Amino acid sequence: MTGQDTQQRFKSVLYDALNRASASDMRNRAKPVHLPARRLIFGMGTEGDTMLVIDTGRVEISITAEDGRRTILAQLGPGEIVGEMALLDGAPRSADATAATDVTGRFFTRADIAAFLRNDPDAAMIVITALSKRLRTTNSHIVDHMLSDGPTRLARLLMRVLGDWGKPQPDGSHILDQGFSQSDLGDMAGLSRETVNRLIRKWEEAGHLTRDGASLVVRDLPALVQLAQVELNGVGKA
Amino acid sequence: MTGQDTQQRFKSVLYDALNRASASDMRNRAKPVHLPARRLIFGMGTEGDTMLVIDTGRVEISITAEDGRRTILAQLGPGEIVGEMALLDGAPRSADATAATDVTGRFFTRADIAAFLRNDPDAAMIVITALSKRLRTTNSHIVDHMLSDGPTRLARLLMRVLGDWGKPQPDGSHILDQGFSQSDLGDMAGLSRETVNRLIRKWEEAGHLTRDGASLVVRDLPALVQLAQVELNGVGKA
DNA sequence: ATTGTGCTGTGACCCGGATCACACTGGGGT
DNA sequence: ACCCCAGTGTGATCCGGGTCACAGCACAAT
Repeated sequence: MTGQDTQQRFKSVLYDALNRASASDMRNRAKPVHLPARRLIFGMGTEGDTMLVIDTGRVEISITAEDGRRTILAQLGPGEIVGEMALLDGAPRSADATAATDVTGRFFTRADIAAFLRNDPDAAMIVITALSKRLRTTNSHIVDHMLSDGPTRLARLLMRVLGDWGKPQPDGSHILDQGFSQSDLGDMAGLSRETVNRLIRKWEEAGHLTRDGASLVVRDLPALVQLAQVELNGVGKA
Repeated sequence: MTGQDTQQRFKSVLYDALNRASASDMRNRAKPVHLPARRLIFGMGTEGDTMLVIDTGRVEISITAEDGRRTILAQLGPGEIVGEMALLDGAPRSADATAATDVTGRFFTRADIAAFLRNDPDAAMIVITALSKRLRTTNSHIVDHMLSDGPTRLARLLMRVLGDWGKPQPDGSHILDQGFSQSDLGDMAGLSRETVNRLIRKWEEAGHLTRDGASLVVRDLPALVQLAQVELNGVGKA
């Protein structure tokens, strides 16, 4: 819960700021783009001083080791920003960014952002707040991995993904139809595909969720919350 | 390597900025403090809008689960900043901060920092860059944990710790005498105390390092670098 | 001298989850 | 209609490293 609404606020606040900026000369600078699904946006280790603001679609941030094992660090959606780190600190790209679906968005360069920061007095504080929040969620991921077991991590991941991409239904269930494969979920949660499979099947048995083709329907959110042992990352405890 | 010099630069750039600021009215605002070893500086979940700039000593950032299992997120030293996240984004403390040794430093409040950002035109960009770098190292930790095994993680940890607190000797060895216990190392690397012990003993057998009481002397750094499989997190490879 | 208290050293055992090796399914492409 | 390929489903096996249960060992406090 904490994770997801942090994420939520991050999205909107920076998005709004950039839209506000767009009212000025930002719009002319921004270069609109359309990226087909599976296209590599930038690769780890390369230089680059651009960032992408996503309008539609989904972008995946990942790192792949030589042996093929892979970690998905984030799945970013509309209103979110891709590649701002290299832009901000000038270091090489620290991960790969790939279009997970067709993506439309706008590219900004370092010069654009410098102008943005100069023109808007609140801009810097907005960026700082956003980065700070992101750092916070990133830290919580580390703790997750160190202190939680597989099922817990997967349950948490599902809740997070659900918060970002799920479609709440009138009957209280949540539909996830963004085409996340079990391998994807595994790469996000730090589990093997097989383990993800077994866990999901088990939860299906237990009636917490059902599936329909590629989409996944969470029917008993409270049960998942339970499995995610929310007490740990939460703030509300001595 | 990447990790440690990033850290290094982070320290200095923000430190310098604050010292520069001190030249103006910051110095009067800053409240100097002395904290005895083992003192809790702030606890996870509490509210707070202050941050501490360390002048001397070492501060440990950690999270402890209900069951007592613990993760050390960072060990911060002179020139580094503690608790800036809560200050910057207003959310509750996301971890515990404890004085690992006697610590002297200066406390700043949100109002101080707001003034700092207003007075110094470059300040915002400095903070942004610093946060960005920190985000980068944090991300690399996640990947470490997901893709590397125990020995590799410990070797990397040692290199990082050595870079931050080690004392290079004329003969090329590096002394680490900051009183890190094997449990501490374990909590940092995500390993049990026992495993850390066995690994260190093995490396001692192998002649990569020796120990003298509480301090640890790395004699064959290249060997450690080897064990750390630096290729992974490095940038310099296709 | 004696009893802590915290760190280190080591064996025995166990278990979560990775890995391997399959079979099965359902679209797309040609 | 066919193959292909990406994803899914499941058992068998293996192993890194956690946990448990000790035994030393140094140094502080009384």
